[in-house]
Amino acid sequence: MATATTDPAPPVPDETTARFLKALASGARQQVMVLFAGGSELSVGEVAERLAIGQSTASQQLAQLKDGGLLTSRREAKVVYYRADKERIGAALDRLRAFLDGCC
Amino acid sequence: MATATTDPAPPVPDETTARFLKALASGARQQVMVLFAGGSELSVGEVAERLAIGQSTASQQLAQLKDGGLLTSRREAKVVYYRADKERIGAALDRLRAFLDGCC
DNA sequence: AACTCATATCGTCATTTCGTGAAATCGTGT
DNA sequence: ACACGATTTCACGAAATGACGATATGAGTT
Repeated sequence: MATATTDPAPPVPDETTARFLKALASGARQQVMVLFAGGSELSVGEVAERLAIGQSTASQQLAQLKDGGLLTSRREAKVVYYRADKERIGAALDRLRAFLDGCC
Repeated sequence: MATATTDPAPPVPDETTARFLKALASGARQQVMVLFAGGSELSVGEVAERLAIGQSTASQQLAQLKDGGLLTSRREAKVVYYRADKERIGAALDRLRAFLDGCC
């Protein structure tokens, strides 16, 4: 075996954490996230309307946030509802803190 | 006054947190950060050499990480030493968590 | 003051990201 | 099967980012 107990800290953030950071490192996507405060559930169209952006733009931002582990999606009939993924967000923050603990 | 006690959570991450995220949302800069594990102190030239990148590139990455609150710099004679800024990193993580708490 | 070393800044180019409209896809109802 | 409404995917130009070499600045030495 390579390592016995707990790895001190990965040499670089894993893919999942890296995508989490990239997803959040955008003012536009940060604004998207605030729409989901309080556990609200919004469709792609609603997000597009509230932020006054194109629907395809909203779809792509939401997809990236979902890929980054910040949102989950649920399909009801034709409309797709997005919602903040509390669990994965917490996990990502923990991994981020673990990585940074290894750096200072 | 506008708000009395504690703001529940800013509508969008403040400038400082946004810069923190942008600084960290880059594989190259993540690799830079791991060099500072264990509190090591490195000069610009050492960083450039260890990562096999140009000197000006290293200088710019370090500047951006410093701007994002991840590093501090200290000048000794001609050489500038960078080091992880444990305190500001912790503060940034706390602000990030506070912002995300407002989103889920 | 002239010289040298380490770092920072500038100008440039290649790559990536962002936002948009057009077209394709998916799920539903007729 | 067809049509529809909502979303996703695609292709494109515009803007931001990343890396480099060349040049400028800062600090110390002779």
